[in-house]
Amino acid sequence: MHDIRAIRADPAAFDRALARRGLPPASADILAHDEARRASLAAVQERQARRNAIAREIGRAKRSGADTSALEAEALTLREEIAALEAEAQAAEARLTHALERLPNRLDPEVPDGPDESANVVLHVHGTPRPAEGARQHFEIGEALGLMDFARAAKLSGSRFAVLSGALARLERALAEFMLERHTQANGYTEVSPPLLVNDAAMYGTGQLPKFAEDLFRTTDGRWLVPTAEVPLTNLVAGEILEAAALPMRLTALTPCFRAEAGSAGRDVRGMLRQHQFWKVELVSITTPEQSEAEHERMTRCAEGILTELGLAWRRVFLCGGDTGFASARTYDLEVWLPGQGAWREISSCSNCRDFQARRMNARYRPAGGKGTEFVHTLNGSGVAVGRALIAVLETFQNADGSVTVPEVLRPWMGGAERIG
RNA sequence: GGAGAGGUGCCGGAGCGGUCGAACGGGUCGGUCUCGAAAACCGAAGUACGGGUAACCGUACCGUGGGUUCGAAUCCCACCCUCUCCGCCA
Repeated sequence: MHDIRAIRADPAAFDRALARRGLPPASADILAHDEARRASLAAVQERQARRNAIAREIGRAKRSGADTSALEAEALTLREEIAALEAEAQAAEARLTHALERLPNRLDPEVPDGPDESANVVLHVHGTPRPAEGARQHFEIGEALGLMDFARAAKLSGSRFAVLSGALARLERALAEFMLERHTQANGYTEVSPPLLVNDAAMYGTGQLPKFAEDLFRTTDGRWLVPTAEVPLTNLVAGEILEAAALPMRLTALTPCFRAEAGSAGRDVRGMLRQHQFWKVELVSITTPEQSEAEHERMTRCAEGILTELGLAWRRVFLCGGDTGFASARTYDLEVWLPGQGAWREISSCSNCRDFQARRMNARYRPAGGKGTEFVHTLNGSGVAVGRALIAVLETFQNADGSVTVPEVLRPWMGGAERIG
């Protein structure tokens, strides 16, 4: 959500920021609603003050037995005026909110310009990509091992699901535990086991609603399946006023993620790269505005560390304006090299949302020594997507005989096994 | 799911429909006292919106949303949540 005061102060800057997202100017419309709202609000408050004064006077008069009929008559007309003006104010406020809540966050000035992913900027490459020649794709490897089954998954659930069994099921769990271990023991994150079904308010807070409902699964009782643990973790502080000493808060969670994948029909249909359900270890930080930029770098490095330790080739990509997500001001994607596919594919996305989500969910803190409250900054990043890590491990460490070498860091969770198959 | 009780400020806990943004107690912060501390005493302190350069003024907020009333923390309705008992259940 945007700060209406900032828009008032510099509408042109606001429109320029929208243009970087490829969106038309909106400030004129917004400011018109804002002015209408403030005008009726002032009128309402003026009459409320008068009404309160009259009510007090009637109270006094009644006790002294005086006649109050004239006062009551005036109050009655005031009541009608207030009701009408209040309706106006609410309508204007609703129009204002409707306009504001659909606009994406302002981009950091450093975000590269560009309409889509083709304009993203590669900042850093780590490791040597294994040549694609002769490399098989993860589903070929998994199916040949008899440990990855899409036909049976389709029988149970339809397309975009997978069944893993035996060593692959264990590998998936090993990856997740390895990640959690690093983030909780080395990186200072607190593990959380959150609800996976959340209400409208939570989805609104992180920005999935109202615009992106079609990407979500909804339960019959009106709740939503979380598309990422970012939603429950970030909303943990919704509506709260935190002490500055409590910041930064660093939270991590291993959860399934559910995504409807509407609009991606036909994309990545083979294998388990794009599923309706996948596991992910998420990182969320709640910080002060002063801390958030450094925290963003720190978080990204925590995610990178996982890929490095696994021995995967990865690169950090600075998303351009057109590719940066709705709630984010600045996003780094981590892409892992998939030899089987011969392509870099997203495995993590680390975003600094600044105060955008905090405003939506009204999450604040008390600055040390200062007065009043400020909105916190929220950040989230995958640390990392477990399913895609599994794919990368299979494709990177596949052997000519069809087996897969288990990365050393995972062996403690694999009963010491050095290879699968 | 059924029956009952309840949701008030940082916490506990009052609150005949009018003088309640809210008694009282605790905690917190500042001060007095003290070599220092404790105790005691005095004082301060909610959040948001609107107006104003500012001091400040106004409005709203006692789970949420409606309603009754000249006036609602207080009355009525719906919903949400918590607790107790019963049923069901991993």
